[in-house]
Amino acid sequence: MDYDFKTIESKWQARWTADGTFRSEIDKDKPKFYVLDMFPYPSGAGLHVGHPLGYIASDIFSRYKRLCGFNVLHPMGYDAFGLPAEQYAIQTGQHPEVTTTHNIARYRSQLDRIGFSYDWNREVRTCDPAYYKWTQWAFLKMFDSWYDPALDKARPISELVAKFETTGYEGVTPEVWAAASDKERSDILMRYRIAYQGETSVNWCEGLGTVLANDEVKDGLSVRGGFPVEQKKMTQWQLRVSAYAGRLLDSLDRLDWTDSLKEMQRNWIGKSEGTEMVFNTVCDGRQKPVTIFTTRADTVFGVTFMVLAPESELVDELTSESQKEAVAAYIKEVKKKTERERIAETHTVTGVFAGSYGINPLTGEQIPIWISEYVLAGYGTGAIMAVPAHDSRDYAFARKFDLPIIPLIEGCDVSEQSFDAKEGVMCNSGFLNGMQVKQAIEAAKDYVEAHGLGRRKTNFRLRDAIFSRQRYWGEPFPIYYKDGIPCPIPESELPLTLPEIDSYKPSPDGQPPLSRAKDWTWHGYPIEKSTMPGFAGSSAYYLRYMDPHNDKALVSPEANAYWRSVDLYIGGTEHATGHLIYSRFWNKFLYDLGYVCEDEPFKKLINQGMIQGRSNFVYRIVGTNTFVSLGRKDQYETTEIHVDINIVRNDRLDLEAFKAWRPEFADAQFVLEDGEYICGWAVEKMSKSMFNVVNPDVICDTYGADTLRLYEMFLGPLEQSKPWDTKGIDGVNRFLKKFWRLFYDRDQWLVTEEKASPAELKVLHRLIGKERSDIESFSFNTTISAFMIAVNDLTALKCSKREILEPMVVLLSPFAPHIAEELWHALGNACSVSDARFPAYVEAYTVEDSCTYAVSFNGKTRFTVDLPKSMDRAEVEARVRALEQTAKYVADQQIVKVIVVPGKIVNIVVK
RNA sequence: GCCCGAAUGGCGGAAUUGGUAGACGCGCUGGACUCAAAAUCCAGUGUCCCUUAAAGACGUGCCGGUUCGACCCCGGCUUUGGGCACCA
Repeated sequence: MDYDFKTIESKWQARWTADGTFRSEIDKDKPKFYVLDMFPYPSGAGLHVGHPLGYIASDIFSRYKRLCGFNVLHPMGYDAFGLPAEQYAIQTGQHPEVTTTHNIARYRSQLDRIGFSYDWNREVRTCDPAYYKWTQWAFLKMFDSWYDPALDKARPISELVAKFETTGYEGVTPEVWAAASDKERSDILMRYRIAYQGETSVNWCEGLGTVLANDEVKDGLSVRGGFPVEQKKMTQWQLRVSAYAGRLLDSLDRLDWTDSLKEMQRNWIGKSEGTEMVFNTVCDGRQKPVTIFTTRADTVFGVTFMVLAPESELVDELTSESQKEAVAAYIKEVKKKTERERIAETHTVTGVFAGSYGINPLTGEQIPIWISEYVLAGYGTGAIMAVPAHDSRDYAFARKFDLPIIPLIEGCDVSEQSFDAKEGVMCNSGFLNGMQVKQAIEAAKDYVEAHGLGRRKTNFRLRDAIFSRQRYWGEPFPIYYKDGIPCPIPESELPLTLPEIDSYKPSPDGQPPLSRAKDWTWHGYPIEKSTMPGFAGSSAYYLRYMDPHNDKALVSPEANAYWRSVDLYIGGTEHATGHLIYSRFWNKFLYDLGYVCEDEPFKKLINQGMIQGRSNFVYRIVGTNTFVSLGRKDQYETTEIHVDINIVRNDRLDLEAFKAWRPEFADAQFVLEDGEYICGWAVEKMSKSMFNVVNPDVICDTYGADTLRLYEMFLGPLEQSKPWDTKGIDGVNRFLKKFWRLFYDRDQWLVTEEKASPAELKVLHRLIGKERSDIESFSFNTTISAFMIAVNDLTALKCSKREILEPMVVLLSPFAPHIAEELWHALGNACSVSDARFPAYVEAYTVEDSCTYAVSFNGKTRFTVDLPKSMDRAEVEARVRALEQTAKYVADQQIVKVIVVPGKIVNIVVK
């Protein structure tokens, strides 16, 4: 009987579904393990072979953990709200829900063919009202909470109101509070709510008709669609993520994530410790204190001017009559620029003198105040003290506008560029003279605080998340407006569902599409017209999987207490500064209020690399319909043309298929080499236009899902980006066939009950050792290599003994579950192979041998080594010869330790 | 500009982290089976010297260092991938 993957795979996929093999329920007798994939956005293009890379890895790990006796939670769902469906709806008028449902069905059928062990019973879709009820619920909780800095956590806003009423808080006395109108009270509370409405400078994308979050913009263009983005002041819903900056940074240390990803988050959060200092200013005789932020308090003696951000509220007050016109003109100029232009023109220096002066608090000197776009309104106080000698940006500005530059470090040369390094000995700096820079920074901070000139301050770059989107296909805000005051719709009335509208375009007067829903009100009050952004639905989905059908809570305390948090999360790095920050924030917020029991959502995170496409080219001789093979193309003048990779195999073009591919190639002529047409190739992004998209369905048809799974893992390290290249796929397919032939020869069942020989056992022992150590470190490619070696060895030994093969089947089952399941049942087992128990095999076979090897030199035995049974004598002897070499050198020294791992003597430690 | 990471045969990649470099797979070469092909199996395959083999020399981007011993550690470059980019 041959290995017939088609029959086998569909048979077992159907059985797993029918039997509910991968359903998971709370089982307090077993340890739990939660393995999660970043759920996909179901796009119209369907899955390509890059998508399942991470899914396969997580599936292998899930199945492995299950074999090890864990109760595994391994769910899947869809991040189904989003722009492409809405854009498609605008073009075609089709409701986004229709396209989304259709795409999900396509995704599901593609996923099903790969044989994942998902518990589909727990599927979630972010666009499902039963799901987004809980997104809206969390928003209401954030609306109804504030961040209490004293407790360093979120608390119900009622506690803040109580403070206002009794003791007063931050300038709001009980009298002020009592006298305040409803509107005034609402405005005061908005300054504290975790989810709040406020005016802010936003990334406005005209092309999409909506605002975007910082992580949705790259190089001044929208990530989706690539439209230009400009800065605009708007009132928007926001999440006070910045309140959590310190905690988001600190708990990063406790996470098992890659250092590079943690570093990305650290940079994004951008902690900087410095000083806030007050400078007095004079403008047309009026005095006004201005606070600036600096990390270099030690350089105050070198301040020769001050700079305000163009958007700063201080600009008006600090502009003198005489400079009014010039300043207005400059600001108009700055506003006109899009974000993209500003980025492109980075390092071209612009600015205008405000006509006012600041007073250096240490020297009493009068210094000019300028306005320039190199100072950002959103960071620090929007105003800086400029020290051109020791800051490159200030230096460039001083040079351009001819402002003085005072060096403060002995021997530094500032004639060509500023001296930014924090090293050297201070000079020209009063009481700081003679100190090292690091010492001076601290001394200056102390001085400033002691003399009441300012205080130490930590700033973060992390901004609050803008939470409004002027779009249709997202979660509606459960907010209505009463006399212009935003009020929450009661929790008991959630979900607030999306209304039907006649068109998905913004209204003619530029209002969000939801404004088209005329009679959409809450008891006659208007409802908020913007919707939530993409990251809203994905911020807590991992919690929902724990208890997906609960309509009383996002997750019940019991389910949450059992499943706790995600033990292993697999997904791409592209979410480093978006989803992975928002989710952590969201989780910490729920943790503060006691809704979840863990303060971090994802314990361990693995970033799978991207799979790039491998495009093929043919070369047409200019002006003809003749195509020349790669090796001969230099003899002609040719044009390079992308060719569909589906008609190319191992870079050999299928000539007939090529002629049939496009009508214009029907009568194509070829210049061949060795009778074949060799195509050129290049690694590019996988995309339709380059004809290099590989659909996993095609691989499943020709080789089977097990081969696809093995091959994707065999391609190289999981975390590395790599091009998809089917060249080696025959190798893993051959391996599966060989494995099959250990069990069957034509129609003959070969497996016997004979006792295994030591040589055969050794093959199995090695494989077990390898799989155990590799799988925990996600080194799946080397595990598969070990499998190939084992199968080759067993083939050579003609070994078809149950004692060896049955454990092999179990070991293979996480990687190639279909063939394993088939053979497992053929061996007479009734349960699913996923219910086999790995530890039983491990314990039985990793018993160590008591073989001792003595290494001697100068006629004396110096040390002995115990070797594991899986090691070959020949190997040992080769190693010992090397050791004896070493021993000559270490003869006079004391040997402390000999380190041995299975397979090899590793090292000798000498004193 | 700043911060991470990578560089190993014709190709994808191994090397248990300082101990036989190139596992495993692909490709290629030769052979077996076959009327033939496919499939399958066996052998070979880093470079140089050589008819061949043995033996040797050289070999992990480049230059230098530490060590009995370096793909691995240290110093200095080159190329390349990714992230951030006026964050005071």
